[in-house]
Amino acid sequence: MKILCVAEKPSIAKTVANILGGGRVTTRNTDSQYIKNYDFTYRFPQPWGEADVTMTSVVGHITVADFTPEVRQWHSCAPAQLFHSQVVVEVADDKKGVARNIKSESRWAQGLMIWTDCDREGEHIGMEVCRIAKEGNPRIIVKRAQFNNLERDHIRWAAQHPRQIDERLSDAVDARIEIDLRLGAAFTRFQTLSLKDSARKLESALISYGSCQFPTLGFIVDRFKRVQKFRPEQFWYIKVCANKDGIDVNFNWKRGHLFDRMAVTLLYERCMDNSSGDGRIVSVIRKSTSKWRPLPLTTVELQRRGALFLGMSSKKVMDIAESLYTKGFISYPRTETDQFDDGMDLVALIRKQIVDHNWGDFAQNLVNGGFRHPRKGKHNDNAHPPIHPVAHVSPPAVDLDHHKVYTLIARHFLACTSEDAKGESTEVVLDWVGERFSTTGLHVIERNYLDVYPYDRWTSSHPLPEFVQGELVPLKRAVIEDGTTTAPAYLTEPELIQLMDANGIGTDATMADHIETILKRQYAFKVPKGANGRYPEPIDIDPRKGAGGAGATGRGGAAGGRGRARGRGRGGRGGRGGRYADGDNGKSRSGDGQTELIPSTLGAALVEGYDQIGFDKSLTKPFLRKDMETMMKDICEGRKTRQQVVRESLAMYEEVFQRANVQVQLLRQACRRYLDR
DNA sequence: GCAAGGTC
Repeated sequence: MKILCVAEKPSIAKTVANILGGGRVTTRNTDSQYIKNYDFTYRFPQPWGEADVTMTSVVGHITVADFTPEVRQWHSCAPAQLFHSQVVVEVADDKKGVARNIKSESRWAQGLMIWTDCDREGEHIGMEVCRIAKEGNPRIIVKRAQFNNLERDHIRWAAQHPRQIDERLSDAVDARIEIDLRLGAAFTRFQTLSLKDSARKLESALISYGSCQFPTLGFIVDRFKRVQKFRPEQFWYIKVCANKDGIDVNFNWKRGHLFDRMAVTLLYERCMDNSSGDGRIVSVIRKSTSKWRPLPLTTVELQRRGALFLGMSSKKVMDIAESLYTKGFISYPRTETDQFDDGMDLVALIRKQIVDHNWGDFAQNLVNGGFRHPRKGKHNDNAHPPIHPVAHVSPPAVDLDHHKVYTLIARHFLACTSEDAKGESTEVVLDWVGERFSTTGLHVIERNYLDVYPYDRWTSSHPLPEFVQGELVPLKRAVIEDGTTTAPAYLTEPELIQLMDANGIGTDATMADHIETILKRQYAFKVPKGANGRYPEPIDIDPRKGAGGAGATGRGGAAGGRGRARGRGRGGRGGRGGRYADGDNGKSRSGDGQTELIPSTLGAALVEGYDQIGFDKSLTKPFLRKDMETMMKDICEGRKTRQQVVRESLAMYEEVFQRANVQVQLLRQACRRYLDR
């Protein structure tokens, strides 16, 4: 009896083989430089029983879908034809060795056990393996292991409780692949060919379209337009300053600020006319408060925090994380899971950090009893645990950038497993002839996780005097102040990642790639942060004008805020992208290298052109991916067949395509407007 | 010369 087991990636094959083989595993090389075969014996449940096992893996997807050679030539057919022309699935050029290994290993096997990740893409890879194995051995019996992590007991359990492979999940992925291919190729050719002669700069440009890259661009253009459209508004408010025990304390108006000067003046004068010169303390509320330690680290958060704290591009953070993983320093960096499994020995992982010069003492304290089980988030991809360090490393074993990313991951992990920061907050409310004002104070009592996580800030305010409820305090000052709303900032990379995540654009593993794609295609540029209102127009894609450089400030003229806000003049109408869940206000700190994303003339023209063509669902909006998600669920849960879904959605997209084709002059005009000035 | 998704 021989059984072939196939994992999605080499690291899993190795780990599972070691667990099931119990130390008696022999290793064989294969044609593929990445893949090894592991041989051992293992007793499966009936009907297989005791078996000689070969555990191996693939390296992600094995096959690719593409058009037949006749239509691969761009001018061989009209782009619309690509909605109907034949699509063939073949083993990818660089996966021939992988396929050969599966085929030859299955030849003498009675059973095939699929050990790919337990998600849709994993099920699809499992089916790819299945088909190739059957080419080598049509009678092979296929089973599938169900596992969510690599804990020994869990893997042993999975080996004993195989299930059937779920073809519906695989079908859903096939549908996605086909739709993405047809849509992407058809629109890419359409855009590129029909815009070629609308501006000189586009003569040799590749203007790609994709259901992820365009909505990503859409976010950047949306924000840019909000900044462009922004007009500063003046507002007024009352500010009082009370004095107690020789300490001046500013109180903020409960009404915030008003955009009506007369109203503020009336309220103020009514107070002044009736004021005795004192304010009354209405309430003093002391509360214990805490700042929560972060959730276990997911890929999206790693990219977001890497961009925010380290000032690196998300792409770079991911590339470095990938390399740290390959070298064995961190766990698998592509995960959506923000909860650690209860069975995991986290203290053993913490112990490995004790040797570190910077956070070793902190780790030691955790081991000595400071350990707290991490908070549990709401996500679990049932394939990988949160990102965590698995071995200690420090320079010069890795370079500086690698160490920065490793440090973030290690500190984040230690922060997760320690105690929340504890403090006491005080809110004092003051009444001045009927108008209410308040002030708050914070006293940090225990820093706890903050000691190992310098990226978070939480500091005590100036201590407030001991106010007592009901007491009268003299007002040192009561004045009307004014301020101006300031423009929202352009989109930053961490914000963009958050938007993509929230709208289902791309996956954790591909978001950074989509951002890179639209930069590479010159649909958008990175500019140094803090240029509010200095870019009244998109940046020209023509590199001779210094596109993307700090000097490319467009054409003067302040569409954005005239002058800085005075007083507490913040917020206003624009809104700054929202606060982060853990209280971070999104301001750059260590990330001096922080950049903002603004569209190029081409990017702005494309979005404007499609918007003018006027679909209720513009191609630059996130609906595409949401629809895709719905369709895939329909297939997975048996409501629709793959054929049904592909037919329906391609019919819809083809209609969109025809409409764009008919109104292509709107796209052309937008390009001329933006590009040939 | 096209997509997005795995993984290295």
